[in-house]
Amino acid sequence: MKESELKIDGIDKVILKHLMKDARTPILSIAREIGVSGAAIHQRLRKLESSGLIEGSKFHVNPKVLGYETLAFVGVYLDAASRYITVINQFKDIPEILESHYTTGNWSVLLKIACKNNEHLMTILNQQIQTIKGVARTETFISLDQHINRQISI
Amino acid sequence: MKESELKIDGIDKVILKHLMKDARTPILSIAREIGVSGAAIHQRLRKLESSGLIEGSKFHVNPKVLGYETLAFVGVYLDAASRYITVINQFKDIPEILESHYTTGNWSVLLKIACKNNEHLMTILNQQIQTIKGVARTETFISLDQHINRQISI
DNA sequence: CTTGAAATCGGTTTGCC
DNA sequence: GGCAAACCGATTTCAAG
Repeated sequence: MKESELKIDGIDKVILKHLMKDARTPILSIAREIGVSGAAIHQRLRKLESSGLIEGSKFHVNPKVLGYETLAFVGVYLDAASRYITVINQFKDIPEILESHYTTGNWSVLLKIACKNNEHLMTILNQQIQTIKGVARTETFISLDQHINRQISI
Repeated sequence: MKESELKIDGIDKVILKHLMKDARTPILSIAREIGVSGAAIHQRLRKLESSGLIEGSKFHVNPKVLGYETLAFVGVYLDAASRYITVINQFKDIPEILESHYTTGNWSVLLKIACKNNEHLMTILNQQIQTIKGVARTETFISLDQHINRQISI
C-alpha cells in the first residue's frame, strides 16, 4: 500500500496502459509486444497488485442501453454536518446514486446520479433524497453531454 | 446499439454482476456456478457486446498510489456558448481532467479533476483552465471524502 | 439457445540463470 | 529482476440437437 515502495518503469507502464484500456487483454500478447516472457509480466502484475496501485478490473456497462438516459449532479445542503454519516448511509441505499462526495464550498455533499429520464430524477429527488432527515435543500445540474470520461494517465 | 433488441435474463445478469466486479473472472467459473456450459456464456457475452451494453473492461488504478491525492469538481462559466467546442477540445489536452459535462444550471461546464495536491490544482486552474479563451470564471469544489463510487446496478 | 468435444491459446508455477 | 518449459485450465469454434 505504501507509495514509497512503488517504482513503475516503462514496462509496467505499457502493461498498465493496455490493461486500463481493456482488462481482458491477454498477458501474453502484451509480453510479445514488449519482448519479454509472459512469466515476467505475470510477476510484475503481482507486484503492482500488492502495491495497491491496481484496484481491480471492471466491466463497464453502457447505462443508456439499460434506459438510463439522464446523468445529473446534485448538490446537497445538510441541516448540520453532524448528520453526515447517517445521511450518507441512506444515500447508499439509493442505487441510482453513483458517486457521493463530501465537498468544500457551497454544499455539504455532491452526488452523481443516473436516472432513466427527468421524471425519474424528480422522483428520486423528491421522494428519496429530500425525505432523508438532515437534507435541507438540493441543487440539480443535468449533464446534457459528457465529452471526457477517462482515468488518470500513467 | 438499439435498446429494443435487448433482452437480458437472469443468466445474463449473473454474468454481468460477476464481470462488473472483476472483469477477469473466468467464464468457466461463472458457467459452473450457474450450471450451464462455458460455450453458452461465451455466446451470451458476444450478444451483450454487440448490443452495445458492454462498453469494455478496464483495469482501475488507484490515483492515490500515483500521488494524486486531490479530487475536485470545477464549474466553468463560458463567455459565450459558441466557444463550447473549442474550449472542450483544449480541456482534452489537460490529462488531469477526468470528466467534462455540459450542464444545465449555473455553469456551462462541470469538470472532475484529479491533482497531486492543492498547489497542483491551483496551477491547473490558473495556468491552464483560466487561460483558455472563452473561459470566464470558475468555481472549485474539493472532494474531501468519496463514500460512494459504483456503476449502475443491473 | 443449448451442448460437448476438439483444438488452440493463455495463465501460472517451478527451477534456473 | 529475468527466462523457458511444463502443466493446467480457459477460450473459441463447430457440428449437432
